[in-house]
Amino acid sequence: MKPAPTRKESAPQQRFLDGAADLFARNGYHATSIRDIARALGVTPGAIYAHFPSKAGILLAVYEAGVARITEAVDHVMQSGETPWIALEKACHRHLDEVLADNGYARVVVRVVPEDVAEVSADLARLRADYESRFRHLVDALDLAPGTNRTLLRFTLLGALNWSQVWYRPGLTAPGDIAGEIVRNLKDGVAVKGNEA
Amino acid sequence: MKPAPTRKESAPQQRFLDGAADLFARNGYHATSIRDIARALGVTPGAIYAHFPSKAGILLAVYEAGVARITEAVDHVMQSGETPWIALEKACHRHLDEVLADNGYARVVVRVVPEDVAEVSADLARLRADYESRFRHLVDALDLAPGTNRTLLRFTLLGALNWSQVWYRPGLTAPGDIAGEIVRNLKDGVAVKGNEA
DNA sequence: TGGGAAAGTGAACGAACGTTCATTTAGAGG
DNA sequence: CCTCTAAATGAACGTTCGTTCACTTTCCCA
Repeated sequence: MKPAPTRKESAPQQRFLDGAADLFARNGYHATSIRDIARALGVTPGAIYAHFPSKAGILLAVYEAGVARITEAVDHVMQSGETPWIALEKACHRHLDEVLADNGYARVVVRVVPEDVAEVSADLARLRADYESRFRHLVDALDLAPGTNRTLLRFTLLGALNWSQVWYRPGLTAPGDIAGEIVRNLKDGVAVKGNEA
Repeated sequence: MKPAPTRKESAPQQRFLDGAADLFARNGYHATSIRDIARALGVTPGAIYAHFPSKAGILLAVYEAGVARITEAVDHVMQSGETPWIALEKACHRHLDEVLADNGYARVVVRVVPEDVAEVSADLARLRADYESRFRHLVDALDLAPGTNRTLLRFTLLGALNWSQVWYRPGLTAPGDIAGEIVRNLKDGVAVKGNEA
């Protein structure tokens, strides 16, 4: 049988993960100490080690949850049978919603690059590749002008979307509108139309 | 008279800055210790404090040098009287050359966000704004389709360019070609042409 | 030849780091 | 009621951190 999540309804481990994700997202991995996380949760540092094996282990758990959130949101769009451009736009919309969300999970995935934490860098890289592969498929399905470098297009898109974490402040344009305009700009171009080819 | 940089020809302070820039770029600010920097230079930690007031002071000096490099390269393009689109493309080319250069200066500017280091965050933010203002002017000079959000276009461009630091590996397409294609994609769009407006 | 500033040493400081562990707390089930 | 277990404590460990400082080395210039 399973360990049975009775007691309340689910492990308090979730609360620890939420707090760690928030701090990792706001201050970065190396600038966040175990004591910082414990303090934010009103708990002593030792309590954390009842649920996680190490600081890097916490990051890995946050990363897994973050990638799960993003891929889940994007996958939901991909199997809805839209046209390639509509699918891409909706996926970017969802991606940006996650990256700019209050909770830190997706923000950590964007902010902490795998090489930053040697102990789990291979795992983090695998998780990243997992979620970026969705965008590879989305871009591959597009009907593009001949000679377009699809790999570069994918990186352009991800870069433009993820960079929003640096400048975006709540109250500005909604994430969905931003994603839509980025995709539209890349699809149709921003130059004045009329006198070309 | 000036303090006269006799002795050799220039301060060894430069060597310290180079080493610090390299480590900050590769490992990040918080993951780099003063002892790491000293070891990379074959020197004891104390030696560093003969030239810099603190670890944050080193970062600030690296940041200043990094922003100086980028702005210098971009400014050189801006006063050459090209058409707005050519000017933007050349500026992006130079920007990417710096961001992907072997030396760590520009990489630090892209990687370390001002809020990461509270003691100098105001200075770092000012330096960043300084260099981003060049791109504001470059984008403002463009002839764009009506309704285009120029601020978002600027962030899209900077995000796409700066994200290259995450995925670029030497030996792939040259930085200049990457910058050129990113700008062209945003200018003309990547969709197949023919059946619109 | 000798004085002096710049450059670097090496040891030490207090603080903060990740982590461990014997012990206490608290709630659910037989 | 009493036990069993998960959860958390709180003190401690060894290490590393940023930083200081009295002292030595180096070498230009008068």
